Parts: sequence; structure tokens; C-alpha cells
Amino acid sequence: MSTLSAPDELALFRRGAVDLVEERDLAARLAKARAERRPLRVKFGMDPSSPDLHVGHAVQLMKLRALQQAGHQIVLIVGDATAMVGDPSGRNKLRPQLSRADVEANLVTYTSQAGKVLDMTRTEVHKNSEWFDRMRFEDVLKLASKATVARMLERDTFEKRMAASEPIGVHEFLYPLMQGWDSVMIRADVELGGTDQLFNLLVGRDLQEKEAQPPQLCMTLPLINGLDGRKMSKSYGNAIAFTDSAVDMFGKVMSLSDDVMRAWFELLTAVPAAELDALLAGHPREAKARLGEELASFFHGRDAGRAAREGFDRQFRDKELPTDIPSIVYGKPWPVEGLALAVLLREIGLCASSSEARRLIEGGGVKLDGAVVADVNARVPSPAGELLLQAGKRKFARVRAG
RNA sequence: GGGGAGAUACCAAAGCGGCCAACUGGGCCAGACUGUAAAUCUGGUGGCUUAUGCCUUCGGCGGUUCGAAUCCGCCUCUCCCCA
Repeated sequence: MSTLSAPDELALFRRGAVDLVEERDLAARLAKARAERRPLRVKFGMDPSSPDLHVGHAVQLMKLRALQQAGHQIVLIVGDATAMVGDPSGRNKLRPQLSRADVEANLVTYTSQAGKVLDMTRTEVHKNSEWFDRMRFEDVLKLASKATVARMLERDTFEKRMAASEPIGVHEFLYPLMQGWDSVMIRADVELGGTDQLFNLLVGRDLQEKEAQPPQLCMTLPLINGLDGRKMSKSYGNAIAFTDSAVDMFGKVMSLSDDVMRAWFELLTAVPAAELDALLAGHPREAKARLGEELASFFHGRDAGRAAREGFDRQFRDKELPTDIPSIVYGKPWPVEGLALAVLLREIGLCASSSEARRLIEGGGVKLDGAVVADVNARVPSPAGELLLQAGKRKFARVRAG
């Protein structure tokens, strides 16, 4: 079924994987599938409560893409039922229950974003409410009885939360079981996840064995940290999202730390090893720019990727103004005595509040027509033509009176 | 079921009657230096049409007081110990 030679296929599975349980079973499993002329079913779960994908997800998706291209069957599980529990992977807040409509909407968003990486026409998608909604309480108890409390407490996040005296809801123990049950229901051969998912993936193995299925192989891939070094997450504001513009993607990549370059290249691009070594031996800025261009190009096309790089160089390396400064017409009447700069900054959206604008002005971060304005109470007379405003390094606007 | 401790800004954590828009650290924003990297240094990190001024904030609701994040009552939530 696979389009690759057996050794190549094995290597493809192994590449980049942190854990591969049980690795020694992989070759046999692949050979069997090959003999039966069927693809392996490769499972990946997603959480529908935050449908916007970022490059952290891309690590997994890129792997799925490669496996898909090698002829395997990708199965995406939308965890709408599990979302009601909330993955106990660190945070202790329960998630609000999503309405059916929300789930449907998020599902559409998700699959269309995943479609930027995967061929969705060849991808199977299931919501796990498909089987969990049909369960009776008796079934739930039966499922719950398949794991022990001690086993659950092995999970490092539970352990940490216990140690930190944080509350743990009993229902949270069900999360790994639910995720594992998904594997049973779709008869997964392989499940992919981040390194933080290892426990959940292993529970799937256990459950499959108890259900007399061949236990899935569990593959974990490294988690990519966000721009600030913490786990990448939209709620931390440190993510590069699939929906970010090419310009944003490039800019965000340029602010990455040097020492994550190799990992990002290996996990997110197809740059060959030899070329990568050469790149990393050179100036880090060059390597970073290449990474930014690769990423922006992947999601937005070659032209957009190149344009993003050129625009960035122009603005930050050559200190020229960006080419796409928005022109804003200030619609309200312009006071004769002049408009307070802080208020103007807020009104045109360069700052969130006038207090924030004042702080920025005091900190020397605001330029009017190219000159720093340090007076908090500065007033701006009604301009004859256009004013050029800059707030911080990257926010620009041209303003004219309405 | 019994006993004890606690809930403070994005996170952690001080404050325990006025000097509190609230110490400190992390994060974040801005400035200097740079490669929009790291490290380092500096300032900032509730809001307000213009401020040694006003308004809102310390789990919730009430109360005491000239004055409460700080004291009292009830409520909600959490943790620990014992059973």
C-alpha cells in the first residue's frame, strides 16, 4: 500500500519522533499492512474548543502529511465530547461546554485550516460524540473501571497538580480513557501526539488490548515552544497561527530565539539536512529569514513569502517605512485647539487605551512625522495633509482629518 | 462527618485600618544596544479629551469606621489533616 520502500517507510515513521512505543513492533506492523495491502490507520485528535491552528499543531500535521503522502490513512478525531472535560494537561480550569452549533462551526474552521497541510479528501474525520453520546451510564462505569486511580496518578500533570495542591475533578480521570476509547472505536494502528500526550496515547494501547485489538503504536513529536519560550498556545499570545498573514509569520519567526532554529527547521520544513547544516553554520539571521520565508511560503505561497521577507528587510534592516501603512481618515471633528496625541492614538487604533498611549509617549515610543514626541499632553493640530504616526516598532498609520 | 488554612492585578506572591492603583519576581510593552536573537541596562505594565485631578479594582453580598485589600457576618470556591 505504501509508495515507499520498507526501510524508507520505517525511517519516515521514526524521523523526529521522541517516543515510539513499541518501536520494535513498527516494522512488523508495517510489513503486515503491506502484505494485506492496506494502509495503517493513523489517528490524531484535536480539541474543537480552540479551532485556530498554529505552527505547534503543524509539527503533528506535517508528520501526518508525510504519512498520508506515503499512502497511509489519516483519521482526525474532533474531541467534542472530550472537550467537555478539558484536557488536564496543566491548567485546572474546566472548559465551558460547547453548543452543537459551536462545535460544528469550529469543526469547519479546523478542517479547512488542517486542509492547508493535509489532503482532506483522503482524510477521515470523526467527532467522538459519535460514540460517546450513545453511551449509557453503565457503559461509562464500565469504561471507568478499565483503569486504576494509581495508574491515573502516574500521569505527570496529575502528579504535579497534586503536589501543588490544585483541585482535580474526578471526571478529569475520564479524559485519557475517552481519548483511548477513540482509538478503540476507529481501530487505530498509530496515534500521534505531542510529548505531553504520551500518557493519553498509552491508555489507548491498554484499552485496545483489553478489547482484543492490536495495540496502537504511540508516536510523540516535540512540542514547539512559543515566541516567549513557553508552550505555544493561542491564549498565551505566543503562537504563530495558520491564519496569520505572511508578513506576521515572517516577523514572528525573526523574533525567535536562535537556539530553536534547528528544531523548527526539522519539524516544520522540508529543508534537506545538508542544506540545513550549512545554513546553521552561517549567520543566524540568514537562517532565521530562510525559516520565516519557508513558513510564510508554505501557508501563503512563494510570492507572498518572498514579499514578506523583502518587506521586513526594507522596514527593519534598511529602516525604511513599510509599504502598507494604513491610511485612516479621522471622522470626528478635529478640535480647534488640537487633538490630544494620546487620544488620537487610541481613536485610530494604534493603542488600546489613552492611558496606554500616554505610557508609550512617556517611554519615547511614539513618533509623529518621524520625530519622537515625548510630551504626554502633546496636542496635534488639524493636519493639512497626512500625518505619519508610529507607535512602537511596528505600528504605523497615516491620518488625515475628515 | 470533624478540625485547620486560604481566595490579591496575566501568573506567582507581599500587604493585615489611613503613607495602596496596591512591595517583589516572572511574563508582556516601550527605549538603549542589536540580527525585531540572546544577554544586559532603563522606564512602564486599571481607566478617563488633556490629570501633584477624577473614577473603578484586592472571590461575592452586606456591616463596623471619618476612612477597609486590611476588622465583623453570611455566601461561593479551594487546599491540608483526621475519620
